[in-house]
Amino acid sequence: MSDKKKPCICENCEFRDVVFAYLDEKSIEQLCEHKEEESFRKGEIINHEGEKITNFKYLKSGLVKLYRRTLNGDEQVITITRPFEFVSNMSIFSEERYQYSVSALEDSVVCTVDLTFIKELFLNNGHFAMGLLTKISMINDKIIRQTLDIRQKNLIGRVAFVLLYFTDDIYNSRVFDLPVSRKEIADYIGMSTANVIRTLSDFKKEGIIRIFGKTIEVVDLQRLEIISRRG
Amino acid sequence: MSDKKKPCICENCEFRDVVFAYLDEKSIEQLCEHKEEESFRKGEIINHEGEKITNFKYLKSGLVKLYRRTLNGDEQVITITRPFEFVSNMSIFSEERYQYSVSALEDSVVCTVDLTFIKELFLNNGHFAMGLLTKISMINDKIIRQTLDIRQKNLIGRVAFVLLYFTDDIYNSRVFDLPVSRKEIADYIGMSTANVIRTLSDFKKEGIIRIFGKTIEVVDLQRLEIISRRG
DNA sequence: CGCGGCTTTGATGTTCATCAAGTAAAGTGG
DNA sequence: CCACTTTACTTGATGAACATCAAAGCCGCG
Repeated sequence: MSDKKKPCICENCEFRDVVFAYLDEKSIEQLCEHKEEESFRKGEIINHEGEKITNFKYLKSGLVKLYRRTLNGDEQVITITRPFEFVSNMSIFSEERYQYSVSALEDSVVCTVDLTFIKELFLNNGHFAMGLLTKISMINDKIIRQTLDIRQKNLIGRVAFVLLYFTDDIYNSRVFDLPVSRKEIADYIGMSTANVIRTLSDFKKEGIIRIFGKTIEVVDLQRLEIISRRG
Repeated sequence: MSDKKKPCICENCEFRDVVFAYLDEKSIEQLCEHKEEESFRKGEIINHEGEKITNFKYLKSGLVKLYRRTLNGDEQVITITRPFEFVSNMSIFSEERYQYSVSALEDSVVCTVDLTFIKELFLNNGHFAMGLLTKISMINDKIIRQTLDIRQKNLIGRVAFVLLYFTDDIYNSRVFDLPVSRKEIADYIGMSTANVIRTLSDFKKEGIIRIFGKTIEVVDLQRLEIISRRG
């Protein structure tokens, strides 16, 4: 029974500032003991719609999509998001089961903490509770705002919106590899796959973007912004 | 300075079970001192998009709509909701200003509590915090689910959905007075006013509903459900 | 190298918004 | 309370936006 104690790496986790800022050393150590890191390869499912929620999960690295399946069997993509933006499913406190599925668009690392431990923390540490509520509210707000924004746009405005989302929010670069298929974009903005492709082709013809397979280069950012706003 | 103390009516408020279940007598009394009831007539604005959030508000009675104004100047209705479903704006902890406007669709009574007082309660009472988070999560979940549900439907499915929403969720009756204009329905489901009216007329012609001005009677509930699901 | 999935493009039809013109209903001021 | 104004509602006709279908090209993978 010598030195089984793992070093507390949570102490220096970049995620600490996001929701665990107000934990003292002892809590952080306990957190470390209750957590586990899981790796997911591109395409793997992290949470499954309908499954029981037993853990509090957050994304340490990678990229994921939140989605659900409709009665007709097709996918509705709710949002695509990076680390720190995404803290587990949003309904961990209000629902017993996952409302939506989450899958990895890129290789991802997820930190998993026992949910009852998080709930205890929440009950006993007001500042932690406040931080968590704020974070969850922000995530929900962002999803709702995004959905409303998309809804008011027409086809080309929506495609422009998605391209800008990847450029500005996800990759912060005008050149990037699309982490999703054309169909997934269609499922995200609520349009048909064929028309998403057609619009991308149109943008290419007009010199707004360049396409090399999955790689996209935004040439005329301003024009894209105008199209997105007008749409 | 004799007996200025108001009797604590919050003690028996029906709303107590919703978010204030875990407060002891003393806190309830304090709550009572920090709260104020406001009445709003049909059509009046309760919260204004962009205004600073200084109070925690919840609906005691009436009916309200949550909406925002797009850049083009038209309205997007986010949700329509009854008491107990609606606890202030959802972003009281994550935002400094209201993201959306709220207005009364029927005469409504709103209970207003100083926000800093609520924050103190939140920090010092874990169970209250948990209850509040759960409630806020539920509201957000409902909005997101509703938006996704509407998005996947076509025009007639959406109109059927709205009618069912009023029948089942809002009025719990197959006969009800529409609390919104045709245009507001259109802004809610993201369609043109003319087509909403047309669809209602079609439903009438097919004997699914009866219309007397603002009064609607759902005759064939089953059929409406089928249309809503298919849509 | 051949198979299956993703992508692309064109042709076609449906769905839906827009426009216009008219009717009903609801305020408003004398 | 009535004439007047305004706002909401209704219906038809038209065209634009978008989905669907089909066929062909591309690419990765066994």
